[in-house]
Amino acid sequence: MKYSKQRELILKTLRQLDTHPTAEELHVLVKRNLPSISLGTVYRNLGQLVDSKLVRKVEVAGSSSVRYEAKGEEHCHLICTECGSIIDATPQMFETIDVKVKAEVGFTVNNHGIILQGICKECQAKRKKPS
Amino acid sequence: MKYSKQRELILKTLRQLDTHPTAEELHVLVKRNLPSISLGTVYRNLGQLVDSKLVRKVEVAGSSSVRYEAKGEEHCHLICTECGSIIDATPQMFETIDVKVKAEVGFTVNNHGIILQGICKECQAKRKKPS
DNA sequence: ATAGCTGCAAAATGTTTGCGCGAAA
DNA sequence: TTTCGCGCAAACATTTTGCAGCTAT
Repeated sequence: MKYSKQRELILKTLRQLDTHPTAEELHVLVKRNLPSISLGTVYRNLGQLVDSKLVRKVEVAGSSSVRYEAKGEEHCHLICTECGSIIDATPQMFETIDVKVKAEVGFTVNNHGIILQGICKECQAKRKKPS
Repeated sequence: MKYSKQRELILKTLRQLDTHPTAEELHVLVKRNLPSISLGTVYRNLGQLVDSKLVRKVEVAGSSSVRYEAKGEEHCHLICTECGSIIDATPQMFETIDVKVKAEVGFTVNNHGIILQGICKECQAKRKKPS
């Protein structure tokens, strides 16, 4: 990946935020420092930054657009049904879920994003003894 | 809400499914019994059915379109990162989360959809002693 | 009779993409 | 100097909406 002023600024701006902006909100913020930057460039760079794990998508149910964050480790979010505020969850909150999920349906949880992702029983069997 | 053949059929079709179809997928299924029904009508009726709690939205991260379900109680979903299959979670898996979330950030969880929804500390304070 | 629902098509929204130019390697 | 990223605008996908006519009450 080739360096670009735009990508550096997008990442720097997102890293300074404690909020979870949409691409459009971030575009407005970034334009303060680089007025010529286009929304398409913000989308393209966010995509690359997500691919390289420097940025995470925060997919909020009920919000039509995707939100992004660059701070800290992967974590779940608590969304207030009154004011819409987004609070970061801690890993401790989920400690026992993985164990229960595994015990009940044999599903191994890898990831506590907005949804629980992992590998289902069938796919695990396929992995251990491949065709 | 006034009766309509279209809405009845949409709900009946969705209730027969163990999958979590998008509006477009459901439109295809419903058209088998009522070829003239339009996609707009499917969207409009799904909206009403969600409002009246007969149908729930299943917002799957990574899928661009919203999915719907009509069976059982509200529940979370486990999404396999290998094959994309959607498995229904049980309430027991989440028993301790509510307690931990409450203890750590004073947030009361109401709902274990795809994301955790509830009321944040500030809104609870506002509720108890209104302006 | 009339409120509310329909099908249709256009609009709205959020995101992606093709293009020709300019910047990084 | 070649490759890749840019800005721009058009395309795209999903969902919503305005309208004129039909249906349930």
